Amino acid sequence: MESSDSALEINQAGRQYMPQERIVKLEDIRSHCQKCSLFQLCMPMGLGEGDLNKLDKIIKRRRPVEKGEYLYRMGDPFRSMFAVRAGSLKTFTTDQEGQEQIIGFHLPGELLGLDAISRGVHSCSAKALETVSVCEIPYERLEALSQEIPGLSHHLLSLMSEELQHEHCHMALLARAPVESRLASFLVQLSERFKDRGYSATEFNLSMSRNDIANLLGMAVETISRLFSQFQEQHLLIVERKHIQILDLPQLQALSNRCSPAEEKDEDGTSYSAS
Amino acid sequence: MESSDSALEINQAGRQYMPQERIVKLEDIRSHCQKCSLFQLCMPMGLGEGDLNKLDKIIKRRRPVEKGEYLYRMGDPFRSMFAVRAGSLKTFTTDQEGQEQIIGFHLPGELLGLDAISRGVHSCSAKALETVSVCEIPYERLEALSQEIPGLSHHLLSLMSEELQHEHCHMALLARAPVESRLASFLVQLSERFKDRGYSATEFNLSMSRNDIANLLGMAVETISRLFSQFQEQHLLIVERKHIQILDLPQLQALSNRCSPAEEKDEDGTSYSAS
DNA sequence: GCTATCATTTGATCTAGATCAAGTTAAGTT
DNA sequence: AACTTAACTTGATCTAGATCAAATGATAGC
Repeated sequence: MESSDSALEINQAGRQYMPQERIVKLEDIRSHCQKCSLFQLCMPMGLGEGDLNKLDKIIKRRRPVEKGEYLYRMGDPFRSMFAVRAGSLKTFTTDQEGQEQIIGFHLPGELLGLDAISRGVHSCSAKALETVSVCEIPYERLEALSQEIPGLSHHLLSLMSEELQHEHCHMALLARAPVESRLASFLVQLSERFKDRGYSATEFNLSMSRNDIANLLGMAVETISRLFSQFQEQHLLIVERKHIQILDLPQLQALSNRCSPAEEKDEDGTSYSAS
Repeated sequence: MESSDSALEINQAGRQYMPQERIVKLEDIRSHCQKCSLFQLCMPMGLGEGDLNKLDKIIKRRRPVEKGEYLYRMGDPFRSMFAVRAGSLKTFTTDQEGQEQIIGFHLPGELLGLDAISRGVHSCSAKALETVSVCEIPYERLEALSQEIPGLSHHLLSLMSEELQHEHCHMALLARAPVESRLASFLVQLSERFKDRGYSATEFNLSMSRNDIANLLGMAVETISRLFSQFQEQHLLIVERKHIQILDLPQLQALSNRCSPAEEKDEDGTSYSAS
């Protein structure tokens, strides 16, 4: 068994940035972003050296957010966006009855907080699922910078557009899919995200509780439990507490029956590449 | 009974812009946006005369889209955004089995297509629920323009951010709310949107079918039907086919038990005003 | 106006998944 | 190590809402 949550693979990612290792030479500090292995995920826009430095200058480092602590709360004034460097978080809204609805889980390289722009107030809360290290990006300065760096505001729009698309899929899942498809879809997506980050697509640890998964997928905890057992019986995966090993990814993908475009058969494909 | 769909209030809005009335003097054409009653909804950013003209120049008029026709289809290359001028549309994704999942309905003054930015391809289809008139805004030119008009790209981000927030609410609805709350919420939102457009908040026509409503809310058509009957019996509203008259909006609001912020009790309120 | 087709309503059943109720395991805590 | 507490699993029931099946009302084409 793992010694603790900090053994999660997603935590190992940003270790080079953990505070105790921040005693480095000034020149190194200046190019934080440049050296960040996650940079291609959070700002993949082909910036020149100069632009990179400008961006780097406005980014604030922060002390890590401990498990269970909030990065921000629904209703807090919106000042900054955040990029996850290590660890993971959940974002959720809370209704009048205090019921929380989880919006999503967030892994290293992902940007948080864009949904707060229109109201100037965070519209959901972000809570650490394990110790989390983030870059803070003051929104005012980012917006100013986007006047200087062409492509930056397009990138932000593009990020939000992706988020929108993802939520459309999630809506379809909640509205129509049977429970097996929902969990399968959740696992397949996680798998893809880990893969994108250079980790195993078939073996990982869940940083969120069964309760959180159930909440995200609009079902009861008991159902999640039963499904994990069922999937295991069907030899789709092996689950032991937080640890997941996927045995039959194709079958899970088939189950997840994704709502995404029925992908037209036009093979030029170019239009599908990231902008 | 109304004579036809074209009697829908939302259609009456843009009548001054219908093609047969476009034989106007050149000076008038130049300030289309300026005269558009919906401008405050689609671009509420306090533009100067000059900026307004720049914006106006890139906007293309289009022949109306007839009921049942597509404005764009999932997978189409993304070239333009669209602003609804009159009529209404639905947007939806289609999964491998050809099942459609409705993302939303769109009324005059609303912008469509922003979710296509990241992939350069429309991620959902937009189909007219009745005869629809739109402004087409070529995205490339809009993006170029946003270099010249400060605030434009912020406005776009803000729009997407709103969309994101709305979808968070919708997710909570789909994941947790009982069917009565879902329909109540849908009606309350529609009511608010009509009100924002200067129409009655308590009496309107639905341009979408029961099937479409059911699909959006993740339930069966029969359930929608039963709920309308039930609401009528409870004297919450009077429904006759497409026509809705809301009798007890507060009660519907109570039912809809919105997922939105548990609105902290800080009465300065300023932070909640639109940016 | 007449007929075919489609949308809507209403009623009768059926079931997927929730809820309720114990256990079990894990991970702290003293 | 013994005790708490919380997370998870498993089984038994129950129910909200789906599905099935007509009947009815509207709309469109002829």
